[in-house]
This record gives sequence, structure tokens and C-alpha cells, in this order.
Amino acid sequence: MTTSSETWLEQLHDHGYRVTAARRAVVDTVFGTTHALTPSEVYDTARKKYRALGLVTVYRTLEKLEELHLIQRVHQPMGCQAFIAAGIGHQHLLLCQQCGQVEFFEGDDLDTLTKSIARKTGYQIQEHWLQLFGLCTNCK
Amino acid sequence: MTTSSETWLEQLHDHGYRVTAARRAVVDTVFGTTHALTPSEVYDTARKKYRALGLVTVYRTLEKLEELHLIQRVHQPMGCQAFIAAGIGHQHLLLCQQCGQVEFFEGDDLDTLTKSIARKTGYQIQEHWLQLFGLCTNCK
DNA sequence: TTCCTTACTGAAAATCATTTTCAATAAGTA
DNA sequence: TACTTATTGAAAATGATTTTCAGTAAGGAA
Ligand SMILES: [Mn+2]
Ligand SMILES: [Mn+2]
Ligand SMILES: [Zn+2]
Ligand SMILES: [Zn+2]
Repeated sequence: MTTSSETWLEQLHDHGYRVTAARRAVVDTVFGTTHALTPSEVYDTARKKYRALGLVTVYRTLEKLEELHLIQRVHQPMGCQAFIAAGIGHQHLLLCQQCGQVEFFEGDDLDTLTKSIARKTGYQIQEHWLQLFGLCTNCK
Repeated sequence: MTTSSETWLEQLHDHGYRVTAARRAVVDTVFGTTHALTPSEVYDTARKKYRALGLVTVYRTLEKLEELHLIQRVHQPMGCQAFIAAGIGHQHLLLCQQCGQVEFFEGDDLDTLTKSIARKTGYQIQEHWLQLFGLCTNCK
């Protein structure tokens, strides 16, 4: 199961969107990074692949990629405008506080907790956000 | 142990900040709500208590309250500019997806998980964000 | 391949939230 | 009460994101 940025372009195409040079540049950029990127960072990097790219197109493309669940927004204390390739299935993020590297992990089990909280509060719990912060092997 | 918004005003005072009518209005507003409020929502509500209030002062007061850890930012899919009175000690948020009501809970135990992830990834894990979403008793 | 419809583009303008500037005001201490 | 200076709201500035628009090109149909 090898995935490449072509997969994303195919998905865009399958949903009636056109595959353009500008979108290729944005898709390649976001697909191939292990750091959450802001629109402006995507712009800077993608413009090295496609000089004529406009920042507006970056915003528009990120919007579509998010809509197709190919990327996801990364929330951080410093800001919440960064994006990363979405995890597959039920996964959560682990972020390096020093260099911003992003890892996914799975295997969290919050059933006991959520059932207990549901009972105590009367809420019907539907989803959860979990995110770990730390230092990566390079930074620690 | 009864706390009132006076506590917050005292804290402001103890940190060398002045207690003004504008700040009273903001503090009263944020202290006494069970919903996360945006600066603009705080403004609208607080202006009912103090008509002359300026939006700028809302921003400035929220900034100070956050700095003193009396309020905390609430991250949501729709936006991350809302604030709520901070929980005491190690607590997490439970949000109603329908009406926006906020509850705190504690008693999560992520030690096993974080140790396991630390071992697998090599990261030194330092903190975590956990947030539950659901429907409150009124909304479900 | 060529044609044709229309989605997509980047530039510029508009909008929106937040921050800065500034002169007047008032909190809090002496 | 007097005085220092933090705080105020209005207005201007900033910065990020969105909208507008006329030209361009993707990609299905012929
Ligand atoms: Mn989970
Ligand atoms: Mn916890
Ligand atoms: Zn790192
Ligand atoms: Zn509710």
C-alpha cells in the first residue's frame, strides 16, 4: 500500500475538481511534510515548485483538501492555522514542542473514561480530541 | 470555598493592575458563564453592565486574565478564539456540540498510554490536551 | 485532435479580527 | 487632597483571510 500525492490529485479529480499546476504544487508540498504548515508556509514552499502560484490558491486548495479529509488542522498553543496530512482511521497527534515535528499514534482507549464522565455529567459523549506534546528524539 | 468575580479582581490588583469599571464588567461577564465566549461576545454582554466599554479593553482584559491563568482559551472545530473560566488543577473540557455549554472533568489517566507512545516513538512526552464533545442533558 | 464549457487562476480590492497609537481620564497610594 | 502613571476608548494601522473579476486552461465531448 504505497500512497503518493497522486492519490490526492485523483481524489480531487474524482470529486469534480480539476488538477492544475497550482494544485499539484500545493498538494506535493503538504503531502510530503512531517511538520504542520501554515498557508503562508505552504505558499513559500510550493512556489519553489510553481513560481506563478498565488497565495489565494493555496487557501482555496487547502480548503478543498480539508473538505476531502486529506489534510487536517493542527491546534497548538501558538496558533491553529496549520495543516498536516490527515491520519488514516482513528489516530491522534504527537507534536514536538521544539521543532514542530508531527507524529500520529493510535491505540488510545478512552471508553472507560468517557463512560464514567457520561454517567457523572449526563452528557452523551460523541467524540474526543487528544493530543500529546513533547520532545522528539532529535530535540530532547 | 465560595469564589466570586471579586477574587479575580483581587488577583488583578495583587499583580499591580488597577480595578476599573471596564474590567469589572469584563470579569463579571466571563466569570459567570458556562459557555465559551469570544471577545466580541464578551463585549456585547459586558456592555450591558458598562455602556462606555470599548472592544479594545475587552481584548486587553482577556489577555491579562489569561496571563493570570484565570481564563483559558477553548479550541473548537469552528474556531479557537473563545474563552472560559479556567479549571482548577488538572482538568479537561467537555463541550456540548449543540449549545456550546462547557463542563470540566478530571480523573483521566493517560500514563499507560503516554509511556507506551513514548517508548514506540522515542519522544519525551510532556503534556497532553484532551477534550470531549457531546450533547448535554438539555440538548440530547 | 479540436472545440467548448466552465472551473480555476492570480491580482487587486474588500473584509474582518486584532493590535497599536494617542491624548484624556481616573485608580490608588502617599 | 495631590500626584504619578496605568488605563481608557476612538481612530488608525496591521495582518490574515475572503471576495471580486476578467483572463486562462482543464478535460469531457465531438
Ligand atoms: Mn482516540
Ligand atoms: Mn489529563
Ligand atoms: Zn523536535
Ligand atoms: Zn447543550
